[in-house]
Amino acid sequence: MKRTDRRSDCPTNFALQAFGDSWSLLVVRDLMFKGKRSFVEFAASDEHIATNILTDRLFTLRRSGIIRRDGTGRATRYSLTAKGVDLLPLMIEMIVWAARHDGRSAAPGAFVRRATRARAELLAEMRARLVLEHAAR
Amino acid sequence: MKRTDRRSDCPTNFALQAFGDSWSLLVVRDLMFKGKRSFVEFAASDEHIATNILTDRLFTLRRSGIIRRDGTGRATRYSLTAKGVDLLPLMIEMIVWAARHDGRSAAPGAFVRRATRARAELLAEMRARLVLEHAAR
DNA sequence: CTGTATCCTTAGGGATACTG
DNA sequence: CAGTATCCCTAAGGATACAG
Repeated sequence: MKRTDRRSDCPTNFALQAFGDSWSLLVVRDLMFKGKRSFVEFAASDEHIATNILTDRLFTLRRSGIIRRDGTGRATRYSLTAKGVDLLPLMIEMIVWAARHDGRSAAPGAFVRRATRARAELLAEMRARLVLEHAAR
Repeated sequence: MKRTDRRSDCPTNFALQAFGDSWSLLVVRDLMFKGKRSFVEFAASDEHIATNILTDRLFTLRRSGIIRRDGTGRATRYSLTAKGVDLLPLMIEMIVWAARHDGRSAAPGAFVRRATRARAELLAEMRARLVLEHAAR
């Protein structure tokens, strides 16, 4: 069963069907934070995605409506659709989480600190509930 | 190159190394929102993860420090560590995104609506920048 | 119940060459 | 430059049986 064939009405599963692999969100990151727009720019990222895989992911991300393609030939450029831009909160939370738990990361920058405060109250409540739930057992 | 072998200092890549596959976050979802704690409960989810894959994911999630295992034999129970609970914001953003873009989803509930408002101001600013950036080209 | 182990098939992916 | 195509190997995963 392919990842994209797995059916359930769960929103988590829906999201994972769209980008639940180890390459798609790296392309989104390049578009969202690194200003990359072209095939070679994506291929040149530190993670060294193979060109056949890159072709495939650009296609599936387009099919999911997360990115679009403009131009043709060597003028081809990719960009985020509104649906892709809507991934911004998720990307920020990934970065916040990684910055907090990756020992190799530098100290969190102003960007991460601000993002962390912005939704602090809402999450503190739910987090406390989850933690207490564990402690109670 | 395995997902978990791919090296770069990017926090996005760090996060994808920990849970950038199509099954790990479903286990986190089951622990976080569905109150599931045992092997069979995870295996019984709608997405029907195979038991060998489940064994592997429980192991890698433990190795990543996202979940812990308590008890032994048929008393074995899994739960989220603090590091796992810290994935809550990310999970919420996944759900918010999916609820907005999955046509099959029901109308967003109070949970999603509240989560959506909580970090609205911060993100509106960055989102506007990304959208304008595209429009300008 | 909680896993392991095995068998087998398919998807993912690296390397490289090639085309428009 | 922007991809495709091919080769080939490995990892992912499904089915099932089995063990503690």
